[in-house]
Amino acid sequence: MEARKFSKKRAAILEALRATDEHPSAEMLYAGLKGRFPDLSLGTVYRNLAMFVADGDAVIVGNVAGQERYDAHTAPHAHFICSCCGAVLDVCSPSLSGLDRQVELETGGRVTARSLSFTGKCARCLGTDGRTA
Amino acid sequence: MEARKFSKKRAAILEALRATDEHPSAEMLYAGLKGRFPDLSLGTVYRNLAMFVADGDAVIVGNVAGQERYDAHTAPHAHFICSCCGAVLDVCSPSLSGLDRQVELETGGRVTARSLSFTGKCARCLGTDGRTA
DNA sequence: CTCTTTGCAAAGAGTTTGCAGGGTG
DNA sequence: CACCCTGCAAACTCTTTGCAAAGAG
Repeated sequence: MEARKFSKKRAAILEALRATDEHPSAEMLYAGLKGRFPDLSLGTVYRNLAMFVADGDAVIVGNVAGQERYDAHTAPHAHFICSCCGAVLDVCSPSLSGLDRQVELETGGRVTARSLSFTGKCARCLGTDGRTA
Repeated sequence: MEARKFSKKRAAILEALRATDEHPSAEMLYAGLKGRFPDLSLGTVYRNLAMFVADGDAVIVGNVAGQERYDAHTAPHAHFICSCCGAVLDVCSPSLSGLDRQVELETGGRVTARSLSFTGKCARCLGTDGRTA
């Protein structure tokens, strides 16, 4: 589609996304890179994230507290979202791809992706505020 | 928490949400009710939807094309989201609640909700544009 | 009469986009 | 040198909020 040229910023953004497991939002990445790239722009982060998703190098995990969360770990897996602190953790999910066929039969559609997420309170928040479990 | 008083508008909104299976967004509900309630305000729809969710009378299914989708069918079930037309269909999901324990053991957290959704192309869109399957 | 709900419109938050200048091949 | 990428800031979209008036109990 579009010729993609190398870019130091893009490389850094993807690297940062790959180096973390907290499924950062655009702003989180921006904040983390701002130190090394003082002239980095939020718009650039958004633009590059969109490219990663388009190229299959990243995936949108979901929307937590109004912000999209990204993940460079594109192999299908489930997530645990803490409603308390907004943390997003990876979960070793059962094989969901086996359900695709079932869903296709039921809906008559064609499944191209699936997303399984659990919401609750993470261990850290349980410890901090255990009573509210 | 707050004393909830009866309101014709609120009743109508909840009724509309319960009467449909298309998992409407706030705007969809607004558009559908505007006829019967010409003086209805979008803000009111949002406010009441938030109340439904708080009261457990509705659930946010997910964010499709930037808009939150609501469902008055609160029993846990999966959804099929058409990336083509934005339709959201119910899917008779396998019992996911059994996985809660597994996830809790793995993360050390506590699961309070789960969401399973499949993305793809619905039957209608497949028919209209079959080649791109 | 008291307290909740509503309309309207402005405010907010997150994300996208246009343009001119800088980087890459 | 041609074209992609970036910073900046304005524009956009969806959602939330404040306030005075209307409705419910």
